[in-house]
Formats: sequence, C-alpha cells, structure tokens
Amino acid sequence: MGDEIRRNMALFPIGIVMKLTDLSARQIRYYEQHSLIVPARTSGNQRLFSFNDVERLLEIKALIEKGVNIAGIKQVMNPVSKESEEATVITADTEVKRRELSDTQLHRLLKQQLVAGKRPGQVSLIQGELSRFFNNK
DNA sequence: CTTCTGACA
DNA sequence: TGTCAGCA
Repeated sequence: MGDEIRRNMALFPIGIVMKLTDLSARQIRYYEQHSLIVPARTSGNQRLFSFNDVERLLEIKALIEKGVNIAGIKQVMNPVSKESEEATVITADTEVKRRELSDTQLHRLLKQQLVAGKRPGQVSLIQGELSRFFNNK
C-alpha cells in the first residue's frame, strides 16, 4: 500500500485540473465548498490537487451529467477519508519538490498512474493533458 | 499571467 | 454557473 502516497500527493493547480476534468474553476471550487473534495493548499493559499482529487472530480462530473445534484452526490459518494485528507496536506518540503518534479519524475508518475489499472475509457480523458507533459520541454 | 474570495447587471 | 472585481 505504498502506492497511496503517490495518489494522494498533491501536485497540480486548478488550471491543470480544469483541463483534466473539463470542469470550470467555479464548479471545482463549488464542489470543494460542499466538501466533495478537499484539495491541499500551498503556503500561498493556492489549491493543489492529487490524482485522487481528480478522480473524485471525474466521478462527480459523471454524476452531474446524469442529473444528480450536490445533495444526491453526497449520498452516493463516501466522504473524504481522514487518511487522504492528511496525506494531501502540503508541507514546505513537498512543495519545493513539486517544482523540481517537472520532467522525468513527473513522467514516471503519470505513466505509472496510467498503467496502474484503470478503465481504458477514463484514461483517454487525461490523454490530451499527458501529451502536454511529453511535448512541453 | 494564474489563482482566490465574494458577489450579482 | 458564468463572470467580474480587487488582491496576492
């Protein structure tokens, strides 16, 4: 179970998550207000999302598209566990590493996330964003 | 330039 | 939900 840390490791800002999930910043923040997600914060109060957060957002999006409202989603989805909530807390140390994690390490992480058992349908959603990491620098 | 919070023609 | 303001 040492894979959990990677999924709960917060590394992307809301801008990336918007592209990843096709949700507006407004929606993402709104869902956070309703505790559907609990992204970590940087020292500058900026939100930092983990793979788990993105996955939750995709689930939320799927439910929204099915016509489910916030109240309904809260019932269907289990609340954020304390473990992942604690795990996503950003420390000054991990925050620095996030910036040094741009290239090879990030590529490996993303690759691992993709191959680490996931439905082929959902993977395609982040495919476009992945190309950004592989082409960009 | 990007993100954050609050507010509503 | 969108969108704009005024900060950081």
